[in-house]
Amino acid sequence: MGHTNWLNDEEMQAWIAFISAATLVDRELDQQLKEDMGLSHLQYTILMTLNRAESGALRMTELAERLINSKSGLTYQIGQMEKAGLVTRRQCEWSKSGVLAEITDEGRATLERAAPGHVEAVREIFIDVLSPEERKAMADGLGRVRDRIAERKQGGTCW
Amino acid sequence: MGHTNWLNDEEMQAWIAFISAATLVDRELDQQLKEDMGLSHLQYTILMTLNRAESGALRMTELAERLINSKSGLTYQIGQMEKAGLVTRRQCEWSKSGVLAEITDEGRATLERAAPGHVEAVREIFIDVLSPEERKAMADGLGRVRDRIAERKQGGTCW
DNA sequence: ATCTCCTTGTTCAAATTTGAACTCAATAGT
DNA sequence: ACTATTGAGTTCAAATTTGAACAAGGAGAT
Repeated sequence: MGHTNWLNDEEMQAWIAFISAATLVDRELDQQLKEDMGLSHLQYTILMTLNRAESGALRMTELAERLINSKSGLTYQIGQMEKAGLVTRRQCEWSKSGVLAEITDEGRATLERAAPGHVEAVREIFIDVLSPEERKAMADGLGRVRDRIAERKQGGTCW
Repeated sequence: MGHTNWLNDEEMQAWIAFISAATLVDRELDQQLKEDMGLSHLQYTILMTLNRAESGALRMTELAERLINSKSGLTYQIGQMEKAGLVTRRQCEWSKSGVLAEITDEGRATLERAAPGHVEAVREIFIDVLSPEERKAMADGLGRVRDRIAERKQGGTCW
């Protein structure tokens, strides 16, 4: 346990770029969606995720895990979106304690209207700014970063 | 203005990996710091930023910009940290309307105690998971992503 | 000096997020 | 069947974040 093993320049640049790009990108998309359609990035992602799921519905926990969101946070957001008519709550067929969040027709319509602008923004601030090689590095490297953290979450017995 | 120009698989993987890694990494560091030292990632970053600045002080606006945080959010956080004795507010010498946030000795001490664990965590979940080439791609590519967004902010005349 | 206009930082209410406590259903053990 | 554990969602209070409105200080023009 010597002293802090500080990041060197090369490492620091990668780290700082990652952290600040992440913050800026998220903020940017949030604004774009909010101005365009009055949706938060989280709400857009919820709609997208539900829309892709077969039958357009997912259990709350499943949804929370995919979105990397706390359970209570999801309860709140689904509540908001239900008020807005974008999703409905439905009881899970095979489990009385389960709840399904389901996208509504209005939800799908909203998503369709929001998608073009959103995807365009994603291209403009992220995809198009990167070379194919860099995109591959993102997919591979950051995919590994994500999986590593996700694993240790359930692994439980860390340390 | 045809229909949505969806991301293809290659693009989607890079995008998803980026977004989810960013969320997970931030969450992870926040937890690590909170458990270890009772600091949020934001608070750690504030201390770090002030510590590096000459004289250990920065103006509120300057600090907010570097941290990519809203002004009011920073006012709040500096308030919290002032209560905790980690920073002080001081009037800017050459401008009566300016306020300097300055790190205290206790702040520096806290930072020193927090740094080893934090840096270790950063290495473990990010740096060490990437190859040197991937880190270069992060620094270059994401650096460009960051700069682009930062530019358009002040550029004002987008489009 | 006076009148604007821009910048600083704060305040305030509202929206969101978090984590712990809680309810009720599902499951395992006896 | 009976009890203890675990799992799913919600509720609640507290912490944080956001954006708009605001007070005050500079800076420039007249």
